[in-house]
Amino acid sequence: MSSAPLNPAPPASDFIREIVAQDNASGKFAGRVITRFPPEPNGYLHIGHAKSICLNFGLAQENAGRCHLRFDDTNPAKEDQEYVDSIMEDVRWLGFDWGEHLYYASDYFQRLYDWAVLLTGAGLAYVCDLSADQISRMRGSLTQPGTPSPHRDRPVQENLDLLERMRNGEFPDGARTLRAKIDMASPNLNLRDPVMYRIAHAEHHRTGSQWCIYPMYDWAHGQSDWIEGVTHSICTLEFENHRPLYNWFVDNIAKLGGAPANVSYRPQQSEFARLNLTYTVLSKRRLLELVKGGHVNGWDDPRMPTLSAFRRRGYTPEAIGQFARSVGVTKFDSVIDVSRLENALRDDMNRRAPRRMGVLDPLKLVIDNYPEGQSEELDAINNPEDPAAGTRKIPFSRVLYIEQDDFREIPPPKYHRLAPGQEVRLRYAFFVRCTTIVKDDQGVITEVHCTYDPATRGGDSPDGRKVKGTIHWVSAAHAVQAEVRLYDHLFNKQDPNDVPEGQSYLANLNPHSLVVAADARLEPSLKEAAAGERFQFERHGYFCVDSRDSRPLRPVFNRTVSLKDTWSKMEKKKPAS
RNA sequence: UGGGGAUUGGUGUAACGGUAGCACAGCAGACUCUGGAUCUGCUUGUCUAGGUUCGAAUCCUAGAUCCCCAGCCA
Repeated sequence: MSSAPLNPAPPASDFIREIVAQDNASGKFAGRVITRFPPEPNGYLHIGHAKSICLNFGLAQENAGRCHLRFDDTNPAKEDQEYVDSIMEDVRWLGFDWGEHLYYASDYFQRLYDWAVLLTGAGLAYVCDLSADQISRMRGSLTQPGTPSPHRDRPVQENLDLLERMRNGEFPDGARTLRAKIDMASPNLNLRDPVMYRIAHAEHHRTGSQWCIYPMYDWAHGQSDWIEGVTHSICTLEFENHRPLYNWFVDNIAKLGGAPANVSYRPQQSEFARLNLTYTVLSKRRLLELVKGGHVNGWDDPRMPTLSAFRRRGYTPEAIGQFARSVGVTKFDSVIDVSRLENALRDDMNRRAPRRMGVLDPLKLVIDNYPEGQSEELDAINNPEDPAAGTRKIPFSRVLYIEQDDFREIPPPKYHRLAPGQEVRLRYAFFVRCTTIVKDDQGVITEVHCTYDPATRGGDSPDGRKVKGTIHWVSAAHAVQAEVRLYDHLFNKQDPNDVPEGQSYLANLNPHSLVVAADARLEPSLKEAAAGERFQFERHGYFCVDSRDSRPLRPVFNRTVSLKDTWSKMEKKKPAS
């Protein structure tokens, strides 16, 4: 593939970049810009994460700062090393580098515990013996204040003792929690004595059995940012209500003299709207269901919106980055049309992808006046958008394959392709005129016969004769046989979650999201295409060699995205009679 | 219902008291050895009602609608 440089899109400004610029101007963080991307390793990264990754790493790059990769691994029940590995691979694939700044919330377990002791000793946290169910019932409602736990005023010494025993494993899962003592009547439910620690005798993928109490996300997140000196802590809208809690934790720890050394400021959280895409689900829970339920073939099934799936399908990181930048950053909960993403890929690939000819649904074309047993080589341009990509030779002979779609016995109006008596150009080859057709017993066309004009070699007519259509072809004897997988949206509704009461979003699964062209014939140069290599099949779309199922000399291609097809659009609108 | 956010064409996004712009989608046309690419042109918008102002998408007041929060998930 040629390496035509992409114009790096000028990073459009947005409200977060404005905040950073203001902070730089005011000296709020002494000119520092430290961000972080904080995934929980409990699933694969998807296109929505790409938006966050591009924002956080982009901000750091633009401001000569840095961006940390931190795994928020506070819940051992859901997390796994497999996810850690995939997340690092995906972030790198997008082109970002966290350098030495790889962190884990689990690295901070001891410090968090020490801080918990500090707050407890100051009477700002207590051990609560209530069950999850009781806590829930006593939290109150949106309009009713909560009722205090009977253990809320437990003496400090007793709390300290109980906390230590929790940590030492003296109590079973769920028996006790450590809670922050804030305000059971707060209109912000997050401030109604939130749980800081729960007991879970679970094996953690990094700390093993070292701990049997695990910090809640809310108790870990703000301090993790603080410890790392994060200046701008960027997250999604649903955490807006949590900001006062993070600030409460950090401020009180600071007041008690517990601030980390060398950190003189508190991270400032800003919230933006997460990405939503039409015809796509992006919740981790849903994606897990699709995988576990066998609705797709794994996390990297090319129909999935995960980054690993986009990679396998043939998306370039540049296209995804361009898309992520183009959607902007706002607080408005919007839904982006997937065509924007597809468009970003087309844009990128149009400049870079070598062109090839491939017949997905073959129909035999016999050139009656071309000598049997003869063949010749013709020149084809590799990429009309990139002269440096040069040309290649393609073999031509008497028997070819063309696309079923490119022949009609009875052509509809404005059909520019092959039909009885019609003349078309075979791309980079000759003009041919259809003379006769051969049908089998069922009346199915098995062969199309034509004559060619030797004077039009290369595709130009010396007499200036014009032809309406140009179709692609491959030489039957030289073609490589391949499987080509044609992907479409996984769901057939713009909003997959739009289902009648009681029905599952799975009812909106598109049964035609994968159509296999099992007997495609491709030009011979594709025989040795390497896994992951990308091409444009002329008049079809962009394709990528599948890295999982391809075999030597028997490649499998994934269609990344089709070319814009105005003819099929016309036909759909006004079905030909 | 308490609290926190939000609202600009079909979908997104800009305009920071001074001509409502851009992208995608749609429509029409030009060009073309990919019905691709490219290039033209067109349609469609400031949630509502009041107010301030020479002038309001922007400021004020009231209302409407949508999203988030009652996990020992993140």
